[in-house]
Amino acid sequence: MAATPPRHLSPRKKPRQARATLTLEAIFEATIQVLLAEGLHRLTTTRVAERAGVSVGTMYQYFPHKQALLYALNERYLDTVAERVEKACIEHHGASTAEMVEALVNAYWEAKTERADITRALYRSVVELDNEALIEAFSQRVDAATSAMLVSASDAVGGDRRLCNTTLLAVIFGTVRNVFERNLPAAVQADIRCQLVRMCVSYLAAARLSDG
Amino acid sequence: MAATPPRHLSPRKKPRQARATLTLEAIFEATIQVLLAEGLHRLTTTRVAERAGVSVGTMYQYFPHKQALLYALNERYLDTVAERVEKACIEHHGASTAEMVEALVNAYWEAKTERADITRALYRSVVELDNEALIEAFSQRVDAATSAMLVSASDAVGGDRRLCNTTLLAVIFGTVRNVFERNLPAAVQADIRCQLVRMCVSYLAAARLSDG
DNA sequence: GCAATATATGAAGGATTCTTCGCTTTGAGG
DNA sequence: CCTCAAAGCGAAGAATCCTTCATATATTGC
Repeated sequence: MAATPPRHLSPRKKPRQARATLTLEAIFEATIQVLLAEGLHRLTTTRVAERAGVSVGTMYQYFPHKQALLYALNERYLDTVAERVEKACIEHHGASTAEMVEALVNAYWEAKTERADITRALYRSVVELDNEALIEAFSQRVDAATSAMLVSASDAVGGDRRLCNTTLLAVIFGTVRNVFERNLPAAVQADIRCQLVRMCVSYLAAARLSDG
Repeated sequence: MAATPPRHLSPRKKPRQARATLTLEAIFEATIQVLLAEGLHRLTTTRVAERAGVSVGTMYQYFPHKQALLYALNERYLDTVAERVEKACIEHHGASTAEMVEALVNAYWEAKTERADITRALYRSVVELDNEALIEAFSQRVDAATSAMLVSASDAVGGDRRLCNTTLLAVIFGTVRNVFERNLPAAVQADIRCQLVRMCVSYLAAARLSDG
């Protein structure tokens, strides 16, 4: 994802044996659980290790420090989200703009809400983490995928396509996060999601008319 | 704002003399500065006190603990933002939907970007702060203001007004935050802001046609 | 079975941080 | 000027936390 994870944040070594892979997995999972159950300020190397059923020393064999662990966790997460969005985009090449927007919103929304707990945990972990590069890489990856999809639309949009696309993503990403953090009732969430699709669709339609 | 700041987060006492007011102000300002210069994980009672030019003991005379300080800071901040949005809403009663949306986006955007540093600092401080109630109160306050404005529109929108309004706010709040955190170049920010207005306007127009 | 590696352990050092409390200084009212 | 309450001070106790390293165990390749 981020081609060059900043030196100081990159993992110490990769697992070479099977058990090491398991250990790593356990550590990641434990990190999420601690984050959820205790919050960021109680996310302690000791606590994570304990929950993962390993010793602290083991953790430090893979990560030079706590930050690196969180960084890796976010990297993994963003990677799966990006993959799902890319998949949805590819599957809708050549469709109508409306179908594309709906597919995009749904893919992103579902990737985020499917395991809402994790999403929330990671939104929290991100503070104080030098992950701007990570976010940027993610954004560009998704941007590329949606751009490619949109130009292939049967009713392709006119105007400034690049700006259109950037705006679309900023709005979708932002709205999802907002809805998330406010922890609105599921019904309201569903409603907003539906409205968000309509909003994006009408936006693109308007863009087509005025600039196209 | 939040009618009942949770007991454990409410300030210890209010200033009664002039110098105490100054001290409090200095503490708040110092908190922001430390947050900006050092980040959340280095936001220390000692550091804040030092920067404010007071002693740690003094801080604890007003706040029972660090969290309460951050809580109060956010409360103040959200209050000023809400005020500005309310003002803009009132000033545009009776206008056209398009004018309203533009005024709303501008008011919120400017309230956030005018001192972008503070906004960013507070976005960070919020983690690990039990401020859901605060956010909720803010949202409802703004919701009320914008609802009142929109129903007074010369070209009032039909359909589910409540949902429309909630969506609008989720989108605007979310987008602003997203743009913020990605720290995009000013030019791009301006472009997106403009597009956001267009998007909201076309959404409302579409809502008027289909459900009205 | 035997090196050579890869993994895992966890006590302990070193560094911070939060918060308190006994005491001092300042301001307000009479 | 005097007294009381408000405001301010900051060293020190108690609690964590991060990270290392010397040691121990497991795996692999041969």
